[in-house]
Amino acid sequence: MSSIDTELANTIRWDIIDGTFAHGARLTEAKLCDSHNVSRTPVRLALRRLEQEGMIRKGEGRGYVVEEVTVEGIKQAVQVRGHLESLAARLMAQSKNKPQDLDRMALAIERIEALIDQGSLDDETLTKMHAENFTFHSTILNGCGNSYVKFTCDQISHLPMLASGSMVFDRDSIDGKKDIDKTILRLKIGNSQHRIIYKAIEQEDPVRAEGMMREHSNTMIEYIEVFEHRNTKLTVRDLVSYSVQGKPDKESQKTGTGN
Amino acid sequence: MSSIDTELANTIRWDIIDGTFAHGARLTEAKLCDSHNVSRTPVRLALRRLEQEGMIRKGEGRGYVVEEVTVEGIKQAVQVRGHLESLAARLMAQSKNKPQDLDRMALAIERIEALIDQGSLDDETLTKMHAENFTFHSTILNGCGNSYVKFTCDQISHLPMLASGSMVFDRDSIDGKKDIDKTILRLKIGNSQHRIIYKAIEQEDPVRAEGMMREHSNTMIEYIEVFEHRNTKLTVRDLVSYSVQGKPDKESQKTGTGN
DNA sequence: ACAGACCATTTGGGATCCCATAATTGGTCA
DNA sequence: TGACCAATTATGGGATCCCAAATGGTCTGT
Repeated sequence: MSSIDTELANTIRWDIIDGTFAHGARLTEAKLCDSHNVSRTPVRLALRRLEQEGMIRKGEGRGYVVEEVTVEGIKQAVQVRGHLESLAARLMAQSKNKPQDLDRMALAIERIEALIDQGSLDDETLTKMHAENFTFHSTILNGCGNSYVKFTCDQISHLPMLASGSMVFDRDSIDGKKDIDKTILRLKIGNSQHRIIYKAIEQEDPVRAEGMMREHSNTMIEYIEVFEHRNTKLTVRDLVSYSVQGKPDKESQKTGTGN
Repeated sequence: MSSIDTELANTIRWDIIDGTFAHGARLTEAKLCDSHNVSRTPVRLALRRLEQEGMIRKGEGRGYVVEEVTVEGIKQAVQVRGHLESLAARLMAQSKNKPQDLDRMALAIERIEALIDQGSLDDETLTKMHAENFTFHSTILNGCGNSYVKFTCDQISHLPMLASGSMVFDRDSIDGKKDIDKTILRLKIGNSQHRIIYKAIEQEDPVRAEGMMREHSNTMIEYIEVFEHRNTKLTVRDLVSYSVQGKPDKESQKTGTGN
């Protein structure tokens, strides 16, 4: 249990993301105090945090207004994150002394492969897969030698699907066992990209590492676009339901990769 | 005049940057209340802001400790920013409907050229040049179509030389009229890079736009390294004194480019 | 003399109060 | 009837108070 203001910020953030607070709605300190039964101090801290995250901004005159969170915005943020990850991959490929990091990445790749080969995509498997994906991506961010890359990524990781290692799945297909082959193929392709990134970094090929990571990031954007194509009224809320790692109440990225 | 907590955050931030608060120093709310004669509410808001900026972090038990701001860290942040700007350049090259933005960029380039051709690098000229440089770079960030690029850049712009359009000069050379030719040459090269970026964007050549912007960003890093080579004990404070736009107490980037 | 427990002081989180000011409403005058 | 001005209210910023938790030092018992 964190402090009240942190919890409050999380609550409000998700109220904004899932549409409880509509775009343009005005937030006043007093209302939030009343509805959450807390005093104004934590409310003010929470609002300040959300303002810095860009979820809300000072309105004209008084009060805050909630910013719009759109599918397009998520895609843009994923693009930014992917671009930063590609920088990390390039830098890591140029760096020396990374055997430990490489080992951890290789292990994550093998474990993901094993999980895919199980053939069943239940929640437990997805959770494990996400953990390994998280390990792979965080290792690169942490091991690239430029700590600002990770810092900057974390700065935007409050948005859905922006946390390190986030994955998007077609839950309809998984739950209904429909098109499961297509989903598994997608996962296999994703992990093969992991292999290429690993190899490029290991062989100190920065251009290939950067390019492959960029491609890998594009995968998520394209997958989101598949959803958009299938459902032209796709909401951010829908998108969240398709992602592994629901409400990230636990700040899992704090632990990092342990190095 | 902003609110007290904003001013306080600015003050503490610069105390950290210029070394008044040493790396690892503990900040307690009570001390800051006492030394700045304010109550704990604004202090807490200021500390929260600085924490999110990464300038300080929660210590082991109680209190905050100041993070180290090093020349190496600045270089890393400049690299991140440059990488994001190269994404912006690529995206803008791919986009349509940007004649206004292109006009503004062309105008900035010509004005910078005119300022360089004056041959004298007094403070007023540098300030004007910085303004044009700011226009050029912000126009790309704002006009690339991905608003998260600009947002993410702004997230790290509290560090010295990270604000949009920041420039680094060899003040020793300027004040003492020594090596002024070398400085002018450097400026001319920088502006020629501007021209190439402009041309690539105008001709919708994303690869060239991205590559040239990356090169343009590297220029600042290399320039910093020139200073490091000349003075092996170069401090962040020294670096700040070499940059145009001292303490950015005025949040000049708020105005943007007007679109 | 050393170890463990206990107490005091420090410190941070939260609640409440006060005040300045922006927004709104109502009234009056042209 | 419409516009302008004043009074009231809503709201946010800052100050102060209270409480819980943690830290450090001391005291006592073995």
